[in-house]
Amino acid sequence: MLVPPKKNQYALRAIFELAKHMDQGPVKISDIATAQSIPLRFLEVILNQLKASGIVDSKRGFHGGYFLVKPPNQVSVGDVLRFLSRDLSPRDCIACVSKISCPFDGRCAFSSMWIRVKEAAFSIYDETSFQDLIDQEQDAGWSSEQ
Amino acid sequence: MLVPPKKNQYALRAIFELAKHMDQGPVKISDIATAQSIPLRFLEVILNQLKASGIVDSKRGFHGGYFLVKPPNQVSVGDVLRFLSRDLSPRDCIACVSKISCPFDGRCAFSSMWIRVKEAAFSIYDETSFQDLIDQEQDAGWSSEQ
DNA sequence: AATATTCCCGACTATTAAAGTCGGGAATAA
DNA sequence: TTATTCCCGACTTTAATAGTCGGGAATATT
Repeated sequence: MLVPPKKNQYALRAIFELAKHMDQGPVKISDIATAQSIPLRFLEVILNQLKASGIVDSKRGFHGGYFLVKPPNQVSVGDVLRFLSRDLSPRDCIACVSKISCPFDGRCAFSSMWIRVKEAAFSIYDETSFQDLIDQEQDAGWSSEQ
Repeated sequence: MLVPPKKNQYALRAIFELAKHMDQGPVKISDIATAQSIPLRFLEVILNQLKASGIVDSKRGFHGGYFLVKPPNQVSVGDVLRFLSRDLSPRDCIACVSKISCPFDGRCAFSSMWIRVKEAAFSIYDETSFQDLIDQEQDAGWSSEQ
């Protein structure tokens, strides 16, 4: 219930991978897919969608690939997740049951609680930049000394 | 992505309804279903399942129905949600991608963030008792003066 | 120009979880 | 004995997620 859909996780991991290769030229989808164990064709779809967020951009052709638009310390997990929850999922709603058919028209005892949870979560997401994630990985010694 | 499944919402609303009728004898499923706009047959399943949590109990027959075992100030939203996320959903995992096939075996840069989010959410859930919800509803003047 | 490479686009399928239903049986009280 | 109410297990439906595919368009190399 608190676990983001795989698509979101893939998106985050892909961007994480791009962050690790900042300023090293575009990274190929296939490389990202391999490094992060993401189904290739699915990742194509995801990354392509992410371009609309302005977080990543791409270049086609020979030395083509994806790259981060801004440096990793200026991109947060919140930026990504917020973008991905736009349009998407009619079930998603700010507070109560469902935007479309809340039987209580928002006057429901739970709504303030749902809102507070959402805010708490996004406050963490917003405070977590991809640079932070890179640093953490290195501090933990997982960076698989390339 | 942060919105609990309908089943969980139904469960919470049903218990909320029971809380409002504490010490007034068992409440019939059909009454709860009406009051809270929950599909009757579905609610049967949900409440019956909740008995295993020890939060509610039931009585059959003429003046049968469901009732809360403990007073509303001793039951929290966290109690309910924690119970409902047991067994359930193989996708659910504490931290990373999926308990079954995390490609990073838990050594993933995101895991600590997921954990913190989960903790933040449950800290709110745990602090919210059904008595609190009743009070809030009354303070807000939604209690539809019976 | 020709070619290899890489992203791009749209539609399509598959899988799974969630949501909801149903018939009939068992307890309980009037 | 009857009305009522929960109980049980299996079933169906719906919708979201996940993933695939063929072929086209840009780009750089030779």
